[in-house]
Amino acid sequence: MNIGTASERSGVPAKTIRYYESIGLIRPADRRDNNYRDYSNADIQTLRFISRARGLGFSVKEVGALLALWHDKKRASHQVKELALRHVEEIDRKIAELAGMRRTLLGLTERCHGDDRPDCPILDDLASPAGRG
Amino acid sequence: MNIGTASERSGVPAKTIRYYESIGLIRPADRRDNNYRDYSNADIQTLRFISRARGLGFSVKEVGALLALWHDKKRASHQVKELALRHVEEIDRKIAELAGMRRTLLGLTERCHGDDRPDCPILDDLASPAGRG
DNA sequence: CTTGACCTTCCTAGAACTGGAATGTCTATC
DNA sequence: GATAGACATTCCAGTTCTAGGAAGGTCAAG
Repeated sequence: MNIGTASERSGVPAKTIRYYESIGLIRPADRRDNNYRDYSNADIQTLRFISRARGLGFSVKEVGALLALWHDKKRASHQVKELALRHVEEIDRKIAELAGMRRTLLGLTERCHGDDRPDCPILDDLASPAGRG
Repeated sequence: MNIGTASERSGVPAKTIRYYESIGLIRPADRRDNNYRDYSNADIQTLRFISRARGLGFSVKEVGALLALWHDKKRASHQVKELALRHVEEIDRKIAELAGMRRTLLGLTERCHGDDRPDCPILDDLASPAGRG
């Protein structure tokens, strides 16, 4: 099938499919006589796999590793689990970072009356922050 | 003072200071006879302001807006507050997204025994996901 | 005078795409 | 057979926020 159909069925934009091919995440698609890429149902499965893994926040590089494990029918499940758990830790770090920002920022906005007066603790604090608390 | 000293005192890498200048976030530094950039204490204040705002997750563009508000002594505090609250919402969206990933991923890892056997629900689910629940 | 630390500019890369230009191909219709 | 429109191809540039490095100018110390 053409790339447009493959895109539709996998949910991965045609542009992105070509990009994945260009960086070697997926292997070069077969070509027809007209030089159009030709995809099989198995290719769609792979694209869906990639799409889901990306949706869980794995980097393209990590997805490459997951694909390799997926294709290796003899891999040990702990290899996959370790990759996944490391990724959970990464997510936890990001959440913690965002939560910290949120806390600080919300603290500042609560002290800002938010009316027509120019006085603003948010800017004041960015200019020279008060200690924690 | 030289850019190295400015960098040290503001916590912003010299490279980054030049970049901020190049994109117009800060105005071009004064130059000395030797063409070296020359910074004042006020410049350091500005760089610190930027650094803190970036640390709270504001984009460079948003920081530009904050700087403009900061320099405008007659701004209304609600302008700042709105910007900040919109940013909090953005942070909330990101946290929610990450939390969703975390939940899904942790659910999968819990079902994966993580030993030497090849059987792995994580890969199975990426290949074709079970319904929610 | 040389060494080393600093500064300058300009180019490149990374992450993961997205958009667009210029061009070729297929399909359907008149 | 000409033409229109939807598809496909390649290649180049842009996005965000820097970091790294090359090639070369400047400065202070010994």
